[in-house]
Amino acid sequence: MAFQHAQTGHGADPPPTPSGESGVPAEHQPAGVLPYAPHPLNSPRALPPDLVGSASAPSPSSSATTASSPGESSSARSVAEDTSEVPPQAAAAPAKEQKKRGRVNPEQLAILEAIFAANRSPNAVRRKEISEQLGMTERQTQIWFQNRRAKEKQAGGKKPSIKGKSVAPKKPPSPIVLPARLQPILYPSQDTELQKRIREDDPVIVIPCTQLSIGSWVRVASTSGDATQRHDLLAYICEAQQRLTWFVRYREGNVEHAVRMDIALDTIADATLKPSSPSTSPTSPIFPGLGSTSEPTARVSLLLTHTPRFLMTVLPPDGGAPVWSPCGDWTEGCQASVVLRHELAGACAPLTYLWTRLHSGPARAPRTSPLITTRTASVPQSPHGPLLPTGLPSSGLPSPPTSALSELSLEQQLRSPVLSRRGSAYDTSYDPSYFPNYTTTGLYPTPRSGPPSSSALHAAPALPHLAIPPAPYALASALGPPFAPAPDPRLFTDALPHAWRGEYAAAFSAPAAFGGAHELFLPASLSRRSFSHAAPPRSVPVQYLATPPPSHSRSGQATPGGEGFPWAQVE
Amino acid sequence: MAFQHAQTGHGADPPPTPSGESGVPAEHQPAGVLPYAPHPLNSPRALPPDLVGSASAPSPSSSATTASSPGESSSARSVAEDTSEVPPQAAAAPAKEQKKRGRVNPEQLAILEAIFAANRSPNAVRRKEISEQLGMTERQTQIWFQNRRAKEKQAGGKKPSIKGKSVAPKKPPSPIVLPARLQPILYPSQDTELQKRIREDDPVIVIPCTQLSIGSWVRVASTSGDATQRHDLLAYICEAQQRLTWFVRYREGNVEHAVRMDIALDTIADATLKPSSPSTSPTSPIFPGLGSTSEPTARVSLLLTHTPRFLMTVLPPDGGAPVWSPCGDWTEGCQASVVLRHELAGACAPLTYLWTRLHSGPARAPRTSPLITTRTASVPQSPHGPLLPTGLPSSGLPSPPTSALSELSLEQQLRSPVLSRRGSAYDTSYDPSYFPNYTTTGLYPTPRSGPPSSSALHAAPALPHLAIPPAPYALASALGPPFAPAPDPRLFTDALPHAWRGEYAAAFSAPAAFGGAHELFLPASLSRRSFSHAAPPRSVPVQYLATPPPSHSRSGQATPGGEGFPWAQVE
DNA sequence: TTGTAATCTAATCGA
DNA sequence: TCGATTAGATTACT
Repeated sequence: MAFQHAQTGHGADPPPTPSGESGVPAEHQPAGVLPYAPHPLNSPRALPPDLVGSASAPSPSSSATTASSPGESSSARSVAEDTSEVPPQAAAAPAKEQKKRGRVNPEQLAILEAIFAANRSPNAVRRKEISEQLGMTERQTQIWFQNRRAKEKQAGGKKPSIKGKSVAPKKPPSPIVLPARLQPILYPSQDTELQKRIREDDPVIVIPCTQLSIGSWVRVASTSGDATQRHDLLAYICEAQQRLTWFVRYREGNVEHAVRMDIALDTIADATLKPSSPSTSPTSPIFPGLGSTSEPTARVSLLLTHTPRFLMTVLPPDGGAPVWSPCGDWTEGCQASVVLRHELAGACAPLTYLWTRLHSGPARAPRTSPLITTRTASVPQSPHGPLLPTGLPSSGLPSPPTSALSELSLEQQLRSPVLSRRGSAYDTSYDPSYFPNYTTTGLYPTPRSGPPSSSALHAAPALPHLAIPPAPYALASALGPPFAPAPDPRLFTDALPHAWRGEYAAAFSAPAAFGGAHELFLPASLSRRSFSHAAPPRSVPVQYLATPPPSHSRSGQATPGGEGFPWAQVE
Repeated sequence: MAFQHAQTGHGADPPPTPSGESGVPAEHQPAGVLPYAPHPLNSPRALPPDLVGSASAPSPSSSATTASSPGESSSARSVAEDTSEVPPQAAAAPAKEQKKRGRVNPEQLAILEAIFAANRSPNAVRRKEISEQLGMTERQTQIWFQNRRAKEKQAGGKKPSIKGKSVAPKKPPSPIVLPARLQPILYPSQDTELQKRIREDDPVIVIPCTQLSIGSWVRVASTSGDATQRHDLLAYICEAQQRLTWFVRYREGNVEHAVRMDIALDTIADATLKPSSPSTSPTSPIFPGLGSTSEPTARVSLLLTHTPRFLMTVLPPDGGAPVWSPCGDWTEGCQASVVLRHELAGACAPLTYLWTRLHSGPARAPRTSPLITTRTASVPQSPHGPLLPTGLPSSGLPSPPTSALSELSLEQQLRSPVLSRRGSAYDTSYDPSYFPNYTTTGLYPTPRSGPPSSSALHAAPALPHLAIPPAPYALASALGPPFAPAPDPRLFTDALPHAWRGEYAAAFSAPAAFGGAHELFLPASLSRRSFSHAAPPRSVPVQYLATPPPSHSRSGQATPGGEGFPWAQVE
């Protein structure tokens, strides 16, 4: 494994003193990074300066035995989030224990969960990125994922049946335990505004986009800078529920409305990624405050096997916060119930993320977490859990194998019987067998009809808006987390130089955009090193692609087959 | 922290089925050995036959998820002492998982630790012996030592500190967690009788001996066969506390007494090994049931820099088990407080072990485990831990460097000022600076005076007793485990044929007995092979010595410089 | 009492 | 065999 050592056992312990005879070369220790650099996520309140001063008084330590304690900078500060307790002598005698077991704060937790949902075992390099992003030590990050995996597994064992036992009065329908927060990992990390808007209980990964098309229905994201206008078109993945969601927000007069449609991931038969020059896309994104360099854009085209599920927000009678409620197809002319081809346009990086995610499948086996969708208000649930019309065996319907994803051409898909079978016009009925955990709408007196139809819904706003950082960083960031092994990893890993094993981000045969060749996508981190000893691929024609090092000229943009994709070809 | 928690999951787990896809070649699995051969250490109770039958009835497993629930054999039985719960499906479907990660039980752990303390990297042959002795697979043993080395290395970085922190109110005084067990590795493996007698919390290596002399005080081991009489003179090494102990047991009327003296290893300035013909030794050992072939005997002569520490067992007021308590010099006329020359006689093999150990030093750096000595009853300790008279800087006293051991001649030692400096007559005061972790006696109202003086203590019993197997095996066994690198290993390894590297047992310049030449001692196992390609030593004059192959004629006994040592010269 | 950060250990995989 | 890493088990802390 080429990059193991990157972090390693005691990367863990706080910045190990250089004196430590650990095997880790000193230069691997990012000296100034961790110690006390107030990290945005980590230091809601670093250290009240006054405290620092006062606590430092006491002698470094009493008996000689303890003095040299390596515990030093130990894990201590981890999160240092609760104000109440501050490492007494934090700055004082740097010495000593302060084993102080930190807790990841909700912020960090949310992000970790989101990353976990996409990839249960990030490798060392990725972990390092995460650590830096979250201001945790690499060791902590490693531990967290370890424990998280353990937790999942343990929970997995008792997943089936509610562990028997009582009528399951406990455990409210949905995983409330998770903070109902947005999990943005591609860009601004804490957008509470967004959180409130999408109202998801599970972590989601937002795919910024500029335009969504279903048939002739087109929705363009607003780019007007002010907050009230933002987030009027979103795409996001909810790994916990294995779905992809289009989220649309609009106003009618003074009333805000939000609708969404959920696409079960396993109903996506095909996904293709096409580069599109910014000029062809409706408009080029505008970054307020950032150079207005046109962002490389792309489109993802999806072919579904089934109608999505439609939801809208409704205000509960008790005057609480709005909740999601199933509803009818809210696209113009209910096209989404007929046309199963969806097209999403946006910045290349996030869309690449999406595309890759759809091809690589969940990081592991399907999530074991309950696939409950959005909670539908506080309506009491049947004691036996979601009531399902058992008369509809889902087995009667073709569930496209994942492998078919990359094997069926668009034409084949179009010729497939799926369309005619399910695509009857205006079939707005929602088939629960495809969302087995959805609560049946029959339980609720919620509106099944479409939301207040409004011209606002179908009218394209002025300018698309894209809320992601500039290209190189975004790319690296987008590529980092989720990239999973290719459909048949060995096909590629065997062809990889040894030093690259385990490091490569994603490899697959790219059907269209890249000329059908096999491609290998590498995270930016890799592009900064070790390319020198790249060996020629053996059994498979592989093109080595990598993003150019950040903050450098875009000279590397020359790419084979891509039009404007910021990939740099190497070797 | 050598001996963390003893207890552990399941010694009970079914031995790994040979089907496991471990990398271990099939032939390495001692077929009949493990599967269900009830090993003394491993199978306190194998499997109640009835359970085997009943539990196997249900289908091997229902849903893969729940069936193998790890909760099962979970931590539970710790030492496997609670009979109540038995691994349910142990014998059921032999197929399948059985991934069941076993834990070495405390028994095994202790022995492994003891062996490790003496030799960090036993070779394949030795490992095999260990494996068989402990009922582990060779692979397991190998892994264990690997991991143990890794652990040591990692811990090595933070060796200096006691890890104990300041006030340390928690953590009861001594490592109670450890089963107070004897760890005999040279002979009968579970002598609970002995355990109870020596009452050590840490593993010790017993050096059977026949006679101990300090000045004119002489103690001869009893050889009377019955159990009540045995173990009246013992020598043992406690690696965890880096001490060598003389243990003496005697009766006065109907009351049993036990006393001991602890010699800190780093206060041993010199150690010489002299062969002694059985005739010169008091009496030849008698092995009931074994041929009465006279055992080759030897003597080890030690020169100390400091007075030992004296202890006796006392019965705690609460009527509990006897505990060790510091006391005054219990040798006749308190000679041990004056004479710093100790002579131990006994079988050649164990004494060779001792001698080698003293010369080679601990396997590595001084043990990291807490150097707490025997627990002193349940007397509450100061909340601040052992109270140390801090006024006595140990640095003020000469701590003989280990290297001096092989460099100072006996004459030099005798001429050294050490004797006069510390050896004042009747200086029974115990200097805590040499046993830094001893609890100060001042804390306890325990007797500082000698134990009830008795003529029994000074009267030599009839016959010496030696509890080790006959010669060839004993030798191989004694040489195998502990032999550590020579004071300067490279001096010898460089001179060794490659095939021997890492295999040789001990090498050093033997001052007296062998004519001052450099010697290389090889375990018997090596003598059976590979001598053919022995290359002439290069930089150092080396004599290759090895024990003769077991169960052969003693023809090889001709040794250079030795008188009757069963070494065979090779090459 | 639960949940979770951290530790420890047995085992695996590569080089 | 070392080094890294992981799953499992367990501890301990909050």
